[in-house]
Amino acid sequence: MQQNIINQLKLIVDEIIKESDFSDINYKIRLQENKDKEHGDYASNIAMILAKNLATNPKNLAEQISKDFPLDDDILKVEVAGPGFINFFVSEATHAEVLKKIDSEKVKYGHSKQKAGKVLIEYVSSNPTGPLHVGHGRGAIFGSVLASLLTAAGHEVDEEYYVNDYGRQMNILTVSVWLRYLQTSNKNISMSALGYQGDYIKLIAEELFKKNKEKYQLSDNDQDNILPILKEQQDEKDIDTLISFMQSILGEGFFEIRSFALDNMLDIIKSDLINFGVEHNLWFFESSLYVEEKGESSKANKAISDLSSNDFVYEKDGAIWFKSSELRDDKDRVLQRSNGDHTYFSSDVAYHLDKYNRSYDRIINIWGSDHHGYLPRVKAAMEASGKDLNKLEVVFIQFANLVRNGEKVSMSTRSGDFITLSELINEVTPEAARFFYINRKADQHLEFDLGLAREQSKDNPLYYIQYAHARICSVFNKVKYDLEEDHKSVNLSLLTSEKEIEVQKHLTSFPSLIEKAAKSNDPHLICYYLKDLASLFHSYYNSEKFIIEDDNLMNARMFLLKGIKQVIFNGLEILGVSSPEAM
RNA sequence: GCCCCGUUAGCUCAGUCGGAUAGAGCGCUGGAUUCCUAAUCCAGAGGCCAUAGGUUCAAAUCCUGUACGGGGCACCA
Repeated sequence: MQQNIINQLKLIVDEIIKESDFSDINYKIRLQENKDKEHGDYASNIAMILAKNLATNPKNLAEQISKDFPLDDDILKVEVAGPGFINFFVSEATHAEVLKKIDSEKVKYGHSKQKAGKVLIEYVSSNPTGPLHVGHGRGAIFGSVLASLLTAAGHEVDEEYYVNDYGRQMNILTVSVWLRYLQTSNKNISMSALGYQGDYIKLIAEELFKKNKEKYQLSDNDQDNILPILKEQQDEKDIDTLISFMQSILGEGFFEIRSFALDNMLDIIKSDLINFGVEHNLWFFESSLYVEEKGESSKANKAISDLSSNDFVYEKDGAIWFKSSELRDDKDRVLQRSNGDHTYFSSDVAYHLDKYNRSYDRIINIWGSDHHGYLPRVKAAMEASGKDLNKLEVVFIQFANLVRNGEKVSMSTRSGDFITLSELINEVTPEAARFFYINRKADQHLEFDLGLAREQSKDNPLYYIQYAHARICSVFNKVKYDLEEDHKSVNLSLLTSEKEIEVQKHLTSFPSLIEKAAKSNDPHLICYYLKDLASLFHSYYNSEKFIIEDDNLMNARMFLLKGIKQVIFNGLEILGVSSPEAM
């Protein structure tokens, strides 16, 4: 219906422009839904936009357009109002079209039929040196909901986790596991104050011992050497001494333990994510950027030579620098340190080039908002390599504060006083956590009220929505309504009450809501849409009886409820939340 | 110092490709259940959309300045 009006308007406006002294006027017609029904169902502001171009005033132009607008059984009245709005009044029957559409498209209603290109979403990508904590939760949910949202919008989506398995922190993880391993049989060994302290390290060490028994134990002589090193663990560089020592006595064993620790850490992270309903289909390892195959140089080195062939690289103080300051960054950045090590940034340049080379139409990074200062240098590197910056989108996720009993839960990673994601899920249920994390705009601070998320009451918006679905199912149960049956004979022209029309209009807007949310990476809009839909339903439910004598009217209302139920289901599906049949 | 994000009802927040009278939930006041799930609904009170300018027929929405709050400015990852 809306599209019909837009098409018709376009015909008329084109004609007016053709007859005028002006040409080459670019315009786009948008139809807005009116809040106030005094103004009709839809309105167009096209006359106000074009008045100036056509050297006339908006009211006259609006009159001219509306005078030519053909009326029929669906479009009952067109009138000019206010400063030059053109208001359209459509027949009640047209609103019911959407119910048939929903009924035929089912779970696909709201999904785009057009292909919208390939997208890569990289998210979470937390260092594999500890379990996920609540700080990662918001990004995890955001990424996974955005993935299903974009899928609904017609994109082909890959979800990727970038594993930092190359740098120094992996060595610290390795040495931490080893010390815990030694402790199982050697009381003299103490944990380094600079290592990872969490209990998960002990669990990995126990596994290591089960699998390999005494393989990595110390000789008496080694023990005499390690004790003084362990005593002296205060400065950052002290743990490097320990790492070197471990490498010198274990040789290949060091790498065996490292890879064992990494595999175990990833298992922990993956299982936390899966419990949360988050699943990546791609895992990209930073270390793969440093593999040299068949005499070819590594991707990391290729990245540097890419930049330097475009004259964006120079050497200073023994290090290799990227001239990012020439491309809107604050200063130049080091790619390779004077000791020969690549920086994290260097990996990231190579990683992003790799993403580009995999030919996606959109490359989306989900980053914590504390990384926003990092974006200019990455963009600079891509620009210097001749990549299209429009393809790269970064969504910054603000921190979430946990609130329990009205008080902020204090957290600091340093003291180890953080709440892990699995603890959160134990406290509130994965679904509640998903909903509360996604219920706010990403770049806004969020207060996550643990008590509320756990509460099964009207205060909890998730239950409010799910309850609407369950209520509909309950009505269907009572009347033994057959959802599978073909309801072709239903007479939808009976749905004429104010509330019935309002809810049908809301159902009609679902596809454009999906499209809009997908375009701007704003999955939270779905939450608000569903709350509104649930609210319209509950209000309707309280104002009408559904199980009534009049079979025709009852069937029409059942068909409407069926549509509402389907859209709630489709919306919650994107959020990764269930639609219970009974509560 | 420089850069990013924010500031909307008592609280938590939507709304920002400019549109007619700025919304929701909570909280507050009052009401609805012999009847399909009251985990619900209905009504009321509550706003200089931080602030000062600018652009426009039209600004919470776009531009500039200011104040306040959060974050970021490594040969760390």
